[in-house]
Amino acid sequence: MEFVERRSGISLWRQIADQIRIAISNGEFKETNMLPGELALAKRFEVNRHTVRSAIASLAREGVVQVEQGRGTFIARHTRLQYPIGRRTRFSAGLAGQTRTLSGTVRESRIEEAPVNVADALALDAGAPVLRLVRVSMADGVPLSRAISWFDAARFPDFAERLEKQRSITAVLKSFGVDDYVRISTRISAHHADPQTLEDLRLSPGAIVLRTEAINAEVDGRRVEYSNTYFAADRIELDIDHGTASAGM
Amino acid sequence: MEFVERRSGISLWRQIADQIRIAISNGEFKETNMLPGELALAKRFEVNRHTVRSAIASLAREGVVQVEQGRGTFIARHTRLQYPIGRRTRFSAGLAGQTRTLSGTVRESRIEEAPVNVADALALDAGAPVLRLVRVSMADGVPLSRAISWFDAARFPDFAERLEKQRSITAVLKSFGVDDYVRISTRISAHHADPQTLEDLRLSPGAIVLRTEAINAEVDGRRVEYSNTYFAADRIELDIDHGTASAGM
DNA sequence: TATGATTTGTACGTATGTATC
DNA sequence: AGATACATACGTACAAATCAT
Repeated sequence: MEFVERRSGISLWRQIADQIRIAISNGEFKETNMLPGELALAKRFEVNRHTVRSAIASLAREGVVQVEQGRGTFIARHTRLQYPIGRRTRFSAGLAGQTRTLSGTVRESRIEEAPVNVADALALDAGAPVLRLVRVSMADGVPLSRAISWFDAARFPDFAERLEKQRSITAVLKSFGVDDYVRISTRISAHHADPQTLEDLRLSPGAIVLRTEAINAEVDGRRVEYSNTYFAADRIELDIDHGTASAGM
Repeated sequence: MEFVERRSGISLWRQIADQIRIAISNGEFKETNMLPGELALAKRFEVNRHTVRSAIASLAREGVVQVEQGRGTFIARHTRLQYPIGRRTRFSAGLAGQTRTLSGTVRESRIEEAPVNVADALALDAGAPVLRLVRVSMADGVPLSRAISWFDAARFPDFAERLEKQRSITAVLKSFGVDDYVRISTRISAHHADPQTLEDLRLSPGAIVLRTEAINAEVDGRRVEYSNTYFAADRIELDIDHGTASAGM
């Protein structure tokens, strides 16, 4: 007996779909790997069976469940990828072993004048030329994240060109003589996805993104990268690395 | 000219409200501290003025904006609280200085048999008696978070009674001889709020919560607390502390 | 003080989507 | 599948409040 709210601007089938999604990710049905019957769900949410059917149909469209006539509704996937965040955060290495394939494509790349927040983060003067890079990552054919990064264009002149030939940001930075860099700041928040992110991550309206706002710097403190990354929240969770028990020794 | 999707299970006014919320938190209107007029917004989202009015009405109910006839619609709050997360995460201390008042109330408190995930986190045997505590925190009269914590009931027998007299978890633990404890693990994810959390945090359906799943332990490694905390995502962001630049020395 | 321009508030009618029975 | 009720969305018109001139 759970609650759905009418006149909330969100249709009942949508609220029920969201709650079933939550229940799945909480592992509620992992013993049988299938949902209860439509009548049982209708009773649980106190709605008509047809409303539950609409909810399940939308989950099936998303690929969260698979419906088989006469047998039941089966859960397709129920675990999130784990993305480790620490002083030594590296995108590909962090997800290694959790996916079969992992790729990244550059969506936009242009030089612009640094807005104040970017200039602050990179310790540049506002208006200084910076490279703005938008990349979308895919794991096993499904979009995972949309990242907007900024780099000092004066220090890394042909960054974009080099990225076409190299595999990763880390490799390109190395070619510029940046042998090592560490995460010095990460802020995490959650939002409804904006329209552009919805499209790039193939999400439907109302979907959630986890946003990380991060600064990477060399060990001497020189700022290297400022990034805003939007992760599809139902596909990933962030695992914070607090360092060793002996306080970083 | 932005996009709203029809027949998506989320009403247009709701999608528009969400997008305006995003725009506000991106600082889009911070020069004037007010929204564009209803007609301008209707043009931007390509909907009727009444649809925009519904969106604004819901934002006004939430306290995000204030409407004044003949003058315009003003933004009430546009910054999120910053909650620092590091090895030494403490709830009250972390938000000190950002709010006028900060309080926490216990919603539930009972002994139960540890489910497997709780037993794992506290390094107990499954089924061992644990204290399950649900607390809701409020900042300046607005709910911030709902936290479910588990403690070893054998080691901390009258924890709940002591908490009624003490101010904080830290104080109660101290009374049990736990002089210090550190965060050894934090996992962060984002979800649609479940019905109970919606109610406790006074959110409307479709609202987002940031979830932190955390383990606190003494410096010798003995587990002290396992917690799942749900933060109202539009009221807070998490600020990860990566330790000192010299790698913890 | 008066007037017009701009902004939000209210009212009516119609069409379509959602949910129940 | 058909009937009913209510929510959502659009269109139009006008009222009320605010502000600049």
